[in-house]
Amino acid sequence: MTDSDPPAIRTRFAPSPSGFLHLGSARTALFNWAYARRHGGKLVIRIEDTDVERSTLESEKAVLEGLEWLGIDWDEGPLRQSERSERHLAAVERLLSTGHAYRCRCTRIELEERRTQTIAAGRKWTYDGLCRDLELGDDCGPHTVRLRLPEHGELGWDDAVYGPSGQDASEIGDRIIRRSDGLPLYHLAVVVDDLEMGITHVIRGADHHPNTPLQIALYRALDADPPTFAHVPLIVGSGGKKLSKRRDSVSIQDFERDGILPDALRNWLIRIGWSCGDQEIFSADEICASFDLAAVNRSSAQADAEKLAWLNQHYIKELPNAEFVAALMPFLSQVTSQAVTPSDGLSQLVELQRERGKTLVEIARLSRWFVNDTIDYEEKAVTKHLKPAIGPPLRDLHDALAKLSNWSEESVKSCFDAVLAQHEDLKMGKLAQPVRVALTGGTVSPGIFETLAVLGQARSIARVEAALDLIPPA
RNA sequence: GCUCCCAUCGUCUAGCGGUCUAGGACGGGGCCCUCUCAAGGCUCAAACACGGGUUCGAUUCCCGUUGGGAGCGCCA
Repeated sequence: MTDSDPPAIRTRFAPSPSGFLHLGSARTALFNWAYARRHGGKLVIRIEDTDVERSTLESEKAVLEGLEWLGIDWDEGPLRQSERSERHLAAVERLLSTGHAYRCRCTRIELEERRTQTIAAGRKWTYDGLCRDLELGDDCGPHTVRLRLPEHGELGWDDAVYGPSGQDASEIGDRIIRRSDGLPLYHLAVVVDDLEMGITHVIRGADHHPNTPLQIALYRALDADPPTFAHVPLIVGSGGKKLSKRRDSVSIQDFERDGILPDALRNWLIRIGWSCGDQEIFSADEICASFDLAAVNRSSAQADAEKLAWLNQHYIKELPNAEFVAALMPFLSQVTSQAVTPSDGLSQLVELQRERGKTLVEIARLSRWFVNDTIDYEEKAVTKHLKPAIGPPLRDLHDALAKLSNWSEESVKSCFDAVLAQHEDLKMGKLAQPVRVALTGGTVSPGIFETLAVLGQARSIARVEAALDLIPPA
C-alpha cells in the first residue's frame, strides 16, 4: 500500500449491552454491515460496557445472538470498551500535557447551582470556565478533567447523510472527559476507540448528531482527522412517538418469538430510511450490492408492522421445504402436547399452509388439526355444518372413502363426485364444509381434497366417523 | 427554555426547477377466481403541512409559521 491508496473502509457497531438487541440498534448494525460489505471493508463490534450497572455478560450474549440471527457477521471483535480504559486515560494525559485539557475543582453541587441559575435566566448552560485558567496540578484535590474548547469557531463536518453540519464551539463549552473518580467519559472513550481501531466511517443513530461537534473537538485536540460521520434517522413508533417497550416490539427476540423470519426482518429494516428505486425485496446479497449512504433519508420513520407481515409471508413462500419444516417445528410444538416429528405428511402440509399465514405462529395455529390427534371442535362450526340433513351423504362419502385402495387427491375427489351425483340437491360447498369440520374441527383449511390427502386414509375416515356421531338426530 | 434536525398518499418511499393530471410498495375499497381460508389476477380511492419570496415556471431553491424529533450530565 502506498500513501495515495484510500484507507480500507472500516465501520463499527457499538452497542451497549442492555439485555437485548433493540430494533433501532439492529438497523444501525445492518447499515454498518451493508456499507462495509458493499465496499469490501471490515465491520468491527465494540461493546460499550462501561456502565457496569447495566452491563452483564448475558445481555452481551443476547445482543450478539440477535446479530447472528439477522445474518450480520463481523470481522473483528467483540472488543469491550471496559477493557480499554488505560488507553482512554492515556489520551487524557496527552490532552493535559498539550494544554487541550485542564483540571477542574468545581463540585457537582456548585455546578448544579450555577446551571439552574443560568437556565432560570433563560440561557443555555455551558461550563462557565471558573477553573479554566487556574492551571491546577494533579495535587489540587478531588477534580475532574475538562476539554479546553476554543472560545469560538465552527466545529463542523460533512455528514454523509445530513450534509454540512456543525455548531460553534461556544455552544458546547468545556466538557468533562475524566470523572473525579478517575474514569473516562463516554465521548472521550468513543473517540479514542474509533481512532485507535482505525474506523473510517461512523454510522450511528441520529440521536448522536448533536453530540458530534464535541467529538470533532476531541479529534482536533488529539491532532487527528475525524472519520466520516453518517447519522441515520431514528425509527419511531406509531404516531411518530418514541418506540415504547410497552406498545411496540422493540427487541429482535420479540420478532423471532412471534414467528418472523430473519430474512424478512432484515429486509424490513433495510428499507426503513433507505430505498433503491422501486425495489422492495432485498436478499442479503442484494443489500450488500446496492446499499448506499447517499440514499439514506433524513427524516425519522415509523415502523410498519403490516409491511413486515407482508415481507414475512413473502419469505415464507420462498423458503425451501426442509428449512420451512425445521423453522416451523418449535412453533408446532407450542400448539400441541404431542411430540412433533418431521414426516412426509408434514412436508406436504407445510406446502399447503405457506400462503395461508403471515407468521410461523399463525401457520402453526392453522396446522393444529394435523399435529393433534384430538380435535378441538369449534362449537359454531359444528352446529352450522353438522346438521341432520348432511348425515346420509356424509355416510356415503365415508363408505366410499373407506373402500379406496389408493389414497390421493384424485381418488378422494372421485368419491366426492360420486356422492354429489347420488344426492342431486347437494352442492360441493354443502358437502365440503361438513367434511372440513370433521377433519379439522373448524371451517378453515387448505382445499378439502388436499386436506384429506395429507391427513391420510385412516385418520380421515376416523374423523368423518366421529363427525357422524356429532350429528344430532333428525 | 436554549441549540440542532426533520416535513410528499394512513405507513415506507420515488422525485434532486418544466418529464407531476406526483410514480412504486404495504394497508384499505371493488371485481374476478373459488369447497372454506388464503394466495393470485384486474381495478379504485388516497399525499406535495401553511404563508411569503426567488424564477418565465416551484413538490423541488430561500425565509417565516405550524407540527414532529433529538441533544443540552462527573449516563452510554
